[in-house]
Amino acid sequence: MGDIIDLNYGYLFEEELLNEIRHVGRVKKIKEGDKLIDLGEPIRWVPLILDGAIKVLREDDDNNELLLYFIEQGDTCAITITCCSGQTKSEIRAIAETDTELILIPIEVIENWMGKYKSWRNFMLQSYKDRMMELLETIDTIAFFKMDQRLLRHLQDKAKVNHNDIIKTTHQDIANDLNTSRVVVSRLLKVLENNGKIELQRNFIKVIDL
DNA sequence: ACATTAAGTGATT
DNA sequence: AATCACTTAATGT
Repeated sequence: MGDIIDLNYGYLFEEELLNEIRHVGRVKKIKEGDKLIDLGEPIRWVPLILDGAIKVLREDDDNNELLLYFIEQGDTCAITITCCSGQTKSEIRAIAETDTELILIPIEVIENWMGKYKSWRNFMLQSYKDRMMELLETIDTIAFFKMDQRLLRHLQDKAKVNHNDIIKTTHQDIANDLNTSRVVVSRLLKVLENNGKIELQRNFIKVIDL
């Protein structure tokens, strides 16, 4: 276990902190599609992603989902950090986008580490900033972009987190992520295919040139 | 062979 | 851009 942590975080954290992580952290492997946490569930830990990617969603009263952003390897979910003090509940749903390996750090030690290790503090602040930027980008695309541009960005994100030109998904899934209808997604994808950007198949999309 | 699920399409709002 | 209604195609049992 030490090796995987070293590989992803060794250059970031001092040896003492790495040891603490090894000591209190729990390594967990989750499969694609597995739920990490759901709306309203109490937050007990902060995840450090070792490998894979997590998608973070929001949901409205009518069960309409909206994708906020992806968390990739070497990253953490900074929104959880704000919830550390006090018994707060999750405002989001997190689902494994791909098979993912991560370390769970109990929230009890997080605050302690913030004061104790400068590297940890910087990591948390940086991650918070990254997450905030991604959120702003998402807001921008929703507010100012049309559906075709939102779809394009979504496909680019998907291809990126999967490190693969084959995006395993259905039109319906995409529609859910973007909170639109399947018909709209199908039609826009068709346009992209006609423009030679992608290739459509049942249950997956092959990226040609985005 | 039949049922189920994914995707394509015209028409309407 | 969303919804409806219907078709076609792929896949599972």
